[in-house]
Amino acid sequence: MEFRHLRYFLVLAEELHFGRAARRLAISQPPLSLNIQQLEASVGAQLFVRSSRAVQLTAAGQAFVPAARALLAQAADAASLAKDVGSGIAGSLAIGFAGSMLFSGLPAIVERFQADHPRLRLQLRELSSSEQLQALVQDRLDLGFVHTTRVPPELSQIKVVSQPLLVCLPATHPLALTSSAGQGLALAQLSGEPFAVVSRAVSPDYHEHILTLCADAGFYPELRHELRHWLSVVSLVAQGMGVALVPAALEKSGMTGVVFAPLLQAGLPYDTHCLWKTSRSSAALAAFVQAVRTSLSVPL
Amino acid sequence: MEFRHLRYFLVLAEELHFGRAARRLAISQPPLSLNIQQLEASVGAQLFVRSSRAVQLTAAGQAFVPAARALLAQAADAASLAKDVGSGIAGSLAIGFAGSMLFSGLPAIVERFQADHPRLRLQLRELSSSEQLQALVQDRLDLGFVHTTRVPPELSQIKVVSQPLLVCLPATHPLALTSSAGQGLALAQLSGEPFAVVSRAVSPDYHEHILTLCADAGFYPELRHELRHWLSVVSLVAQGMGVALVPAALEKSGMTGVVFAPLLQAGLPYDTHCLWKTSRSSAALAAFVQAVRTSLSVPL
DNA sequence: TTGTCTAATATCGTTTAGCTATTGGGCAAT
DNA sequence: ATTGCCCAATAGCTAAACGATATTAGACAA
Repeated sequence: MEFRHLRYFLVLAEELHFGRAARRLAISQPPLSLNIQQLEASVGAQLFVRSSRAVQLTAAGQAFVPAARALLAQAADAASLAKDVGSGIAGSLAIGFAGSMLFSGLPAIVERFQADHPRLRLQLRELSSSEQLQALVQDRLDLGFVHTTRVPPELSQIKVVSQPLLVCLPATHPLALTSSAGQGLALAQLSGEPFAVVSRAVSPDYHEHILTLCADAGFYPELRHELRHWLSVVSLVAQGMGVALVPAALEKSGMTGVVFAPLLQAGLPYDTHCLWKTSRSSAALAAFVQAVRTSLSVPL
Repeated sequence: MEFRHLRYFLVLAEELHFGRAARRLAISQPPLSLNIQQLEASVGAQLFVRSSRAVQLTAAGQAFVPAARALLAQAADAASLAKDVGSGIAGSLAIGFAGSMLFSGLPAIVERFQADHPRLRLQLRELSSSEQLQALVQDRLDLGFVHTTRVPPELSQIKVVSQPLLVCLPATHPLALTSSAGQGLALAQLSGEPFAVVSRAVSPDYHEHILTLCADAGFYPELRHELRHWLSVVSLVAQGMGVALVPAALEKSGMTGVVFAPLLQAGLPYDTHCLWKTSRSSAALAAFVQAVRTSLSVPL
């Protein structure tokens, strides 16, 4: 069975006349007869009853009409889908992100991108930075928003957000009540406080970052609580169980019972990078990277 | 796009190696390369990334894999469906029947036939005899069970049921109470009774039949009530509003309040014919006709 | 019976599908 | 760096297929 057979069959099924059908198909009558015979042979059933006076569909032919139509339509659809996926109009992108990106513009980027690319399915997956790196290398993720500076060489990157770390204190904390909090705190003032941090497994870079900052400030922090998520860290602080150094984005998380204060000596900023495998050259991915770039130059 | 392209594409998408794929396809490597190029050209997107070291699916190619699979499967399904319809295993039959056939074996025939031909959809339509004749000639019906002896010449027929007419009386009717009812009544005893009949439009043959019988018995019946359905006739009799001559099958209708009595001089039997257009040569129809014939020689 | 209409068959030319041989481009081992 | 090897692409050729023209065969109407 060939697509040509199906096209010829459908026209003949409409015209019920070999001569007219052949004319519509811009071929001569004999090859049409032959093609229909071939189709009947490959299907294994007679599709038309021919007399020298009239041509009629058999029951098998009638059953075959919608199937043939569906096949041709589906072939066209398959081709146009593949073409659209090739050109980045359709398809799907698996995008990983560290939880804090929810407060650093990811929703806006995604929403704007979806409006421009309605047929691209975006699958968002909240993952730790290390999980994302692994998934990116293994091609289980198209793109990720990650807190890491150590990046495998096969990945490309854009710095998306660079934010200072803020001190996060319970609203009831003595330091939160002094006027100095509004103007910034010296990190050394936190010496001896119990720290809540995101666990090392989830964000190793953050750990180093904290330890470096504290070492520079002349003390070694007591890392009492380890959480798996930034929001958990803030929640725990809100309940008075410790203090924390958190990315500034968390200020917009809307949690109550906490106070955020800048550091007097701002250390290294806490960066978020957008990463993807360089060798992965899909048009959809390129379009999304472009959207990320645009969102940097044209913020909301 | 040709089916060959799809077959080649799917094997290459599995092997990801032109040489191995070509071997599996029992062709040499160059034509496989060529076919893939042709497919890509007709789709309008690159489906594979070739390096001299590795072959990989592009995003478009990945999207095309399930579509290609579906196309090939659907083509096979379409062919096998058409073949099955051609051989009478699958398809559908529109079957008309006069209401009384519900009590003359139609359910048994249909049930047995369905058990043997589970993929044949039987559409049963209760229609008057004249409606069926029209529908059969116009090809809106494949086969009908009809009370008519006047049959257009292009229809074939089998006599399915030949049943006497019975007198149908209200259970409270004086004639029903006499012992003579059990042994049969003379038609002349009904002279003067109000008759309930099926309307002429629905069953003209029945009308003539009644009038002939009564004329032979020496009276002209008072056709007071005209109903559109045999069950309506019996219901009306059950409510004491008249008497009727009805096919014996109605005795099995299970209606209460009526008494059936044979006629002493049995007139012409009331026949039911199975009709179909002779020129309509579908395997499913032939199988059903065969089932009807079988049900005649092997009754339940 | 003849004339006309229609699908099937016969025969031929052109296109195309596939084969063999070869080229060209990477990666790996030396 | 160089050589060797692997793999896909290209070139050139043969054979099969597809389609065109001419013709035949069958059915209905005049």
